Amino acid sequence: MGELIELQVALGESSSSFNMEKAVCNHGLFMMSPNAWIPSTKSLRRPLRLADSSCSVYVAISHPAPNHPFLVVQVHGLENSISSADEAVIMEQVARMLRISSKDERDVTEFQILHGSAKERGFGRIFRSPSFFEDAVKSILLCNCGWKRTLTMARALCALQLQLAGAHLQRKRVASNSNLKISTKRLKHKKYSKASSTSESSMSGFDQSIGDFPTSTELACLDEKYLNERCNLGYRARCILQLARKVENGELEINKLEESSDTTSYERFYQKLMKIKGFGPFVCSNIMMCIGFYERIPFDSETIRHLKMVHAKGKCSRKTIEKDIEEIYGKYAPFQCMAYWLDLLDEYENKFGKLSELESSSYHLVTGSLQLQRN
DNA sequence: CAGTCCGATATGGCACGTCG
DNA sequence: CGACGTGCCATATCGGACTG
Repeated sequence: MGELIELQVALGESSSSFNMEKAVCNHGLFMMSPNAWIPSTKSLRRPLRLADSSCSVYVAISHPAPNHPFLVVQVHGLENSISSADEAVIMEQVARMLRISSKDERDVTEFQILHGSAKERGFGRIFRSPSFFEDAVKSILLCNCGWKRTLTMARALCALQLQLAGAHLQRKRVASNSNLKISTKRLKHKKYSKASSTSESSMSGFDQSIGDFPTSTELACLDEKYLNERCNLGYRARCILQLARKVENGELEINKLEESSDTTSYERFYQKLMKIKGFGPFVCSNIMMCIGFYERIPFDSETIRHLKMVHAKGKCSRKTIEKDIEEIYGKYAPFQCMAYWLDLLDEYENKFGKLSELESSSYHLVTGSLQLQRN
């Protein structure tokens, strides 16, 4: 079994306002594989990529105490050292998920000035994925289906990744006979392969049978039919492959954008996304929100239902929704998404209690819809 | 802007069986 | 006998995106 390495992620200016639970459990994304929220320890567990992005390691992220200046990231399965490149990549992913950056800090502060109760509730860091690609794919998974199926598809993609990674490492090992350099990879491979069939995987409380979320590189070369059959994605398989190939070809200059704060470049990016087949206003707005552009609310049937039930917009429909949204959330510009998500979160938590305390087995029930699932 | 797409899921109806 | 419960099937509904 590999050693446990602890990294620290400095919160800097965010340390006084940061709340682990609030930073994670505020959006459906935290319920989707491979994310796993552990209520008892208020920690987030999942695999993250190493500098060699074909390899992942399991991490547990937690905040030791309120006002503590660092997050603690336990890295499992490496030998007792970690390269500085790996360290940097892991910290970058943690910071992306939890929105620890000066831009995010600025957004949170500005939004909370506009929205008093958001400040009281410590809301403002909408949880996201360690990578743009994962956010984008998960946005597609939300479409044309219920929440339960979304969760199933995300799980299936992670299971597929586990297999792909296993096969990839095997090829790598065969290719390089000098096995001196790849000790950490071999160790990780040991953990990945069939770890679930033996009982010791429960040792550290990790479910290591879950793979990482696939990267664009891992998906781009797959056959559409195969991907669909493996993960039951329906028409989404094609959209996801298109996206993966665009990312691989460098057609979406996402890295530049996330650093920029120029509104017109965000708009251009939105238009670019809209040109991809299967990417409509909902998906693209959702992706934009993840990137940090909060002006376009990803509205869907759930939004209409929400406005009807909570905002007494009895006549709200597809036709009126944009006007209604502007009426209700326009005053929070340019952070309309945040206000909307806080509203939805309130509604869900009134119904289900704190999401951070919910059993993962009932995640699939979390929806505002009137239809009750029967088990 | 209305109609279409698609698979999954919810719903309604029916036959059949069991129990009090 | 009626009141239920169960299993199955056909049908209806759903929901963003696409089409024209």
